[in-house]
Amino acid sequence: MEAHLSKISTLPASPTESAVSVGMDESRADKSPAPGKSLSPALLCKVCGDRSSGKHYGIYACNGCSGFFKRSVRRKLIYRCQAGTGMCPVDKAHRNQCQACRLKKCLQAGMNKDGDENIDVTSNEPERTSSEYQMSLYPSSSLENVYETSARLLFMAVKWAKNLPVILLEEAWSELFLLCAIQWSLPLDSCPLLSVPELSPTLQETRGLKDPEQVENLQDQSQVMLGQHSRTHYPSQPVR
Amino acid sequence: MEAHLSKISTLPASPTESAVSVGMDESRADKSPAPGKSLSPALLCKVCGDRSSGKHYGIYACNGCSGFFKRSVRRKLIYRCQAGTGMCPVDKAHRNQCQACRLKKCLQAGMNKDGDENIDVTSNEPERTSSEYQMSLYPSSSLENVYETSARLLFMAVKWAKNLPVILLEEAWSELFLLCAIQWSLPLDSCPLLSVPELSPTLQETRGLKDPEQVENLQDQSQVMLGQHSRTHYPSQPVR
DNA sequence: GAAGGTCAAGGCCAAA
DNA sequence: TTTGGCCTTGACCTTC
Repeated sequence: MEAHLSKISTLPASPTESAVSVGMDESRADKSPAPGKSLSPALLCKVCGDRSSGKHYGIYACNGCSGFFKRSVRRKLIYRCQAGTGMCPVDKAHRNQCQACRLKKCLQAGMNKDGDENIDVTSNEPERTSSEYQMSLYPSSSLENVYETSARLLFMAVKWAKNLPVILLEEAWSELFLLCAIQWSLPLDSCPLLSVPELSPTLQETRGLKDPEQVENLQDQSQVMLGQHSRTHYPSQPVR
Repeated sequence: MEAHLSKISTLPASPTESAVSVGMDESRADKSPAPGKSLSPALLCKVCGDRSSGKHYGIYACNGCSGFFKRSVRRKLIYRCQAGTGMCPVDKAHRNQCQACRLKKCLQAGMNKDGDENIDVTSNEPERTSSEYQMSLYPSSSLENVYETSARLLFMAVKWAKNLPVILLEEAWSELFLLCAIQWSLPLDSCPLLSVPELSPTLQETRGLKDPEQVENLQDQSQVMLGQHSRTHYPSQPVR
């Protein structure tokens, strides 16, 4: 649960200073996996045979397969076996050659999102199993989660924006941030939404804003919402 | 190994992932809108408000804050608040966003290595501490806090934006920020959520929106939550 | 009962 | 972009 914009926000400067370890006494016996022993089967990745760093998602797996499974599940990826056979070799040397077969083998080896140990997946079609590792992205729906969802939505919006072939609205930055400020102050008062339309004339003048009509529509919507909100919460007050 | 810490960024990771994942066990059916009633203060973590598993290092604390304090003390870590304000919110949802502020709050809440109960650490800002640190991002406590929070958010946004290699998109920035407005206004009122689905067609048409399906899921979820919220808070009203 | 210890889950990011 | 190594976190376990 770390809600983060972090990735987006990587600050160029000074990554060096957030934390300093004082006193170099680290007596930490490095966690190198007891090299003394030859690796028992338990220490081998059940998927590709590479060295396992321990249990992951229910089975002994290497960092690679663990990470691969994690990403696949989280992003609900569905791969396709280019060879068409679904029988590509999945070992340390070849595990990256076919994602479909790698994921298939992960599932067949018993990997599952919940980390349960004895999941029987033997009868499943590889693709059908997707439901199995489907993570519960949006679990319960208590009001509490509204915050989470909000954060998630914001993050997605930002991420989405970042990936767009974009052009800077040079002249709109100030308005933009004013808008931000207004938005963030919303919890205080419902009023601020009103100001979106007020800001808009300036914004719309800016070159590059291709579809003012669209913006207007959005503004209309916000007006409607605002109206609803006002009527609901401030029934006694005149038009705000 | 501590070098890793140096990379922690001010803006914590994605709200989508980090905050959502850690410690978000959804098994708590009890923690709804009225947290004050279900758990007595003694069972709440004095640092982040999460459920406390008992006393740790002198105060009631959750496993997370206990472990965090333990590690910090043992390894003598010194963190730095990337936001520079030293006032990051430390609650269950945000406690992993700023280690510096988390540790600071641990100390101010009275945590100490020896587990003494009444350590006076208030010499700096006795009164502010309690109120200041009870402030969470959204819960509208006092006006003052909302302003502070807004200012902080704006500050963080500016900092973030300054480092974006990116730019605003020509055609969709307005939607993006309206979406932001909607999202951030959630805590006050459920109404705005309604507009997300309405916005979506526009947003989804935009090139570069990689995973409309995911957005739809979020919207669906939002609708569900909205419904619940409405029924809970406005039982007498017709469909909103 | 509250320390300390364990170890997957999940996050970050350099390197491929 | 994807991979995978390494890190922190926190639920659980063991020890004192």
